[in-house]
Amino acid sequence: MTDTTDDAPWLTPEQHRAWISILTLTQALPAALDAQLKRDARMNCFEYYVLARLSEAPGRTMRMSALAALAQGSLSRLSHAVTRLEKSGWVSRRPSPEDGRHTEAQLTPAGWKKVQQVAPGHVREARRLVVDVLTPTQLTQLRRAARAVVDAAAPGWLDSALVVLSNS
Amino acid sequence: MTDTTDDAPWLTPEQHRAWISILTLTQALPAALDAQLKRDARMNCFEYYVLARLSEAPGRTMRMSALAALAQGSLSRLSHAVTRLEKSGWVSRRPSPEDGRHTEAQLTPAGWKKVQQVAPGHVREARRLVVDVLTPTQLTQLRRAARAVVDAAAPGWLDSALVVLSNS
DNA sequence: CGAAGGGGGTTGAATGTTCAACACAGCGAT
DNA sequence: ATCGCTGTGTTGAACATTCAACCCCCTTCG
Repeated sequence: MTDTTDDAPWLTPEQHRAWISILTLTQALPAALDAQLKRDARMNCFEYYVLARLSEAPGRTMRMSALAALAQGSLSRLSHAVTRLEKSGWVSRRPSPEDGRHTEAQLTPAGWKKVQQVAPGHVREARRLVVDVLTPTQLTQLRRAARAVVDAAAPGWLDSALVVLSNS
Repeated sequence: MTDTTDDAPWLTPEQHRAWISILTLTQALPAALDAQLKRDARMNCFEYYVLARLSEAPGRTMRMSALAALAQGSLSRLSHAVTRLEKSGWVSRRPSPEDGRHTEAQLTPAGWKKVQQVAPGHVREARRLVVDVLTPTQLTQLRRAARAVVDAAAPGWLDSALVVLSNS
């Protein structure tokens, strides 16, 4: 692959190194987060973020579609995930009273307790893997670079994930 | 999650923004790469990297375990993937003549042709999503930050992926 | 030699995600 | 009223990955 394609110019060595490093990041980081959550809480990262987002919502309740946007997954993926979370007793689901087309997912008391239990370990992992291994300057640089890439790959996606920060 | 855990201190707003941006990156970038490859070549990113790594190997042949390390996947994952690639006629598999315990995977002529076809599009996507949206300085910063995170999350992993660069 | 052990690789079951089809509530037009 | 139409959400099948069990070949040691 290195020098076999001359029409579409290949990457310089530095670009290639960067590319590989970034790709490896996108594999290693989610894997590590999933591993920690699976080990300590028997759930995967997506399920945790569903609970976390719900825990921040008013009444700990959200419509499925809004939750899907915030947790960055398809509606189908969310529906399957909520089915599992419902079976664990952490979330309950019911048609919206105002608009029967919508479904509202609500965090149960057990789910709220679970989030509180699990969050510290997750934050600790976030620190251990990212925040603590970078200088504040590096962290900001990384944020800016990540934003640029995300905007190219999935425009608007990051904004829907960052909405929640406006009320913190 | 924002202010519910006081024992394990939560992240500052800037740290939180960075964290979300990075997480979004780890989701959006692989998704975009997979989408491009699926659309243009009917294969996923992992399968493409298997072919690409094979194409760089002497004799376009590698032992399964070495290939797994280079492509950053488990042996089982690789075995399943190679089964699919074999069905497509792009890879062939046979026990190693020297040591019957090993299996050697070899790129077929059709596989070689396929890689040459697909590589330009993949590189183009790498440029479009990453290389072209960052300044050279940002790219280097991103590489360094990614390396630090990967070293924390999966020590040694990045090195095995970068081996190939020594002969370019 | 022959048996035990270890490492490489494969396999099938379980789990999770995607994709396409479907069900259903509300809305708007006739 | 009723007939579509649209958008929300669910479901089951197909697919990919993980996990654990297993097979086989080589090595080593009795």
